[in-house]
Amino acid sequence: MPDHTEPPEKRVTIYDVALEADVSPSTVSRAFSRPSRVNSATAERIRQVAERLGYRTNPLARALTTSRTRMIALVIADITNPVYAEIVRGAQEAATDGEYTTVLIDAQESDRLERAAVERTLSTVDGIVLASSRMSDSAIRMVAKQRPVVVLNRALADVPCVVTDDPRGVRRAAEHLGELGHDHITYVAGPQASWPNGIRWRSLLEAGMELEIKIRQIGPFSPTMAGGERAARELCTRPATAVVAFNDQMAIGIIRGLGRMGVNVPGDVSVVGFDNILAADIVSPGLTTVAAPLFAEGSAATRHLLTMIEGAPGHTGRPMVLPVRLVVRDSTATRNPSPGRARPQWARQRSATDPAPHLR
Amino acid sequence: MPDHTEPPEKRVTIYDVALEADVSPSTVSRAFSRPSRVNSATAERIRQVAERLGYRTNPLARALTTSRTRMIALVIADITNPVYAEIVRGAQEAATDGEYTTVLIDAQESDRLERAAVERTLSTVDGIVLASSRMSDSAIRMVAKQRPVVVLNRALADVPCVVTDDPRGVRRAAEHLGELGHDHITYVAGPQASWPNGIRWRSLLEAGMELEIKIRQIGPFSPTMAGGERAARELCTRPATAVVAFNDQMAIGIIRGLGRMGVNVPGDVSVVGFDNILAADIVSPGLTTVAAPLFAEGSAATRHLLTMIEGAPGHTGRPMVLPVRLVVRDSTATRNPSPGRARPQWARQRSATDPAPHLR
DNA sequence: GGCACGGCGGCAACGGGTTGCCATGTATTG
DNA sequence: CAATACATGGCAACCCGTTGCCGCCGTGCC
Repeated sequence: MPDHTEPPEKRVTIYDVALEADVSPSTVSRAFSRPSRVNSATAERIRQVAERLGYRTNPLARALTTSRTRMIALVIADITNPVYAEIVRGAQEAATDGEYTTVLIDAQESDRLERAAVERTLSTVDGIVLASSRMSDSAIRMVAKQRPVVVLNRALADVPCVVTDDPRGVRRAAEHLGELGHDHITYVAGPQASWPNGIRWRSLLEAGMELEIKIRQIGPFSPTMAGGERAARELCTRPATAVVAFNDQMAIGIIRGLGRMGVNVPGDVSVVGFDNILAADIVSPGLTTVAAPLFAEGSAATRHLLTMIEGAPGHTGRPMVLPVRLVVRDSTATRNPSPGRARPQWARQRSATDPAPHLR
Repeated sequence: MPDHTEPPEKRVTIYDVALEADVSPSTVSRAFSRPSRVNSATAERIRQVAERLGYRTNPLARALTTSRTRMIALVIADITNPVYAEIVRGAQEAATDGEYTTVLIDAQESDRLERAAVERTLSTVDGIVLASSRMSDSAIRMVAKQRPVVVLNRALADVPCVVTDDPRGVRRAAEHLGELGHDHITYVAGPQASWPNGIRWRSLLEAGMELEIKIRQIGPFSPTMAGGERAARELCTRPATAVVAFNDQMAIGIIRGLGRMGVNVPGDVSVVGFDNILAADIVSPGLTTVAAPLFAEGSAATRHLLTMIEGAPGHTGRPMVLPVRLVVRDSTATRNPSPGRARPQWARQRSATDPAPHLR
């Protein structure tokens, strides 16, 4: 009976296999990397010996000569934000299909951290998907010079991009609010380094122009529930009947913040978010929001990256645009008729019960 | 004026730097990896030349000889589950402090996928944190034989573990429900491959014994909102006044599922979850839940892993136990006095309006 | 029988650092 | 001043595969 309990022996290499199978190391190498280049009987024998010895090809050594690791990096802005979960899933599926491994990097909403992480990972991966990068355009271009890069949720000349049709989503949201009688919309801004933030704001301005709705902006706030609650406090000093928030987390924070101050959503204020995260369905009232095909974003970006890695030129023309849709729930309603024109009813109510909310 | 626009030149290596700085490649290597081993003036000169040439040490080549990549893998069961976000953050902080890079792997609740991913990544990283692994004990031990491993949320002999004090959390939850007058608790089980699921169930049984509360179990269900909603349907066929769910997502699903069927939480049924995810505070009623120090879990596990990588023996004795606390919100309330003993009021109500809910 | 050709396997040179060991030169010490 | 110790730097082997090129051999064709 053979002894299978080998001591902490060294890693098995092609040389060990070669010795045992009585061929040269190069043949062993080829048996795995170019099976057609070696006699099938020999290859089979080598494979069996390798199996018996427990040989595993060392990806690092392989990468050293081929400069291909079959790993790609997926950089996301904030793992705390549930939006990215589906994007990650999509990317992972595409990567797995192409027999690539995805390494996920959380930039924690920090330009600096993102650069550092990308820097470190750059030489270890064959390509990078930057999902909602907070880096500067020039920093991204620098990276793109060294490795294939696909940018998600951001348009950038000379670099392949995948974006969602935010202008259309914004337009739909504005139309929806307009139909409900709102003639003012306040945009609650997210991070300035976020590309979608700019696009959403500009698209809203444009839609407002066409639909004859007045648009204004407050912020920026952090794109989290806490940020939304802060925004709610500021909203009290500059009341509004309709609010479009940069994302769902902020929108939820706004709903809660307003609620805590006695302002009713959607009775007094209608709120629209972006992303359609799970919590949008949990919060009450349910959040009206612009939904994006997250999974498809991740997989489209990744598939494109893989073709670039395999040598395709990288489609740097127009960005690939994915459709969105407006999901109407209960956080939007017809405008509450209020006596004052620009100063809705609840604003006075609030200031009566809580004279200085912004000082809290 | 020097031409800074270099063509797609090859990667700069220590050999290039050596040539330019007029030293041997080994000196260049040492200037970076063992600065004390080389004259500080020389080292400085080398560093400057390297800077000028844009030299970056190639981590793959380095890893080939040192067999250290300064990367660790963090495997999480399901990136969709917000619990892991904080764990990831904690792990990342600890890793960054130790100058390690974290590569995140999402196992998608699948034993098979997890094994495959670990297999692929194993030789590329210096160590692994398995957070809520779905692999078998023996599979984990196999991995631990090849690389330093720390297991999170699971106790396993001979492998260093970090767990939370679930028994105490369960106990506190049971006491809480007991004080509210509940004498029956139904445990809604999560994945059987989940270690905490087993521990929570057994701890609940034990607490029930001591506190004279009857305990029973339904499930397993998928640890998601959808799973919770399915559980809610089953709860209707076997009514209960107090429910402890495997995690918050299921608990929220249960609340919503019951609500949809006209059952009031906490009026008719009290619900307790685990994890204290953000949504637990968003849902209404707010979810009473057992909170764990997620960030600390991630960082403790990672710090321990790093010491093992640096050569420490790996503390395989008792697992490290982190404290938990019960967060009481509005999903638990005094038991609704009902006529039937084991069959609360609403059960009859429901069965009148919807005779066969389990057939939907 | 002579020759061209294709299949197969080996040799050796990489890829980019790391490191044990030795040689040299300088500083320290008796 | 000789002897020893130490600080530096170079040589060369090594990590583990990959791959261009060459040679051997068997086959088929003229």
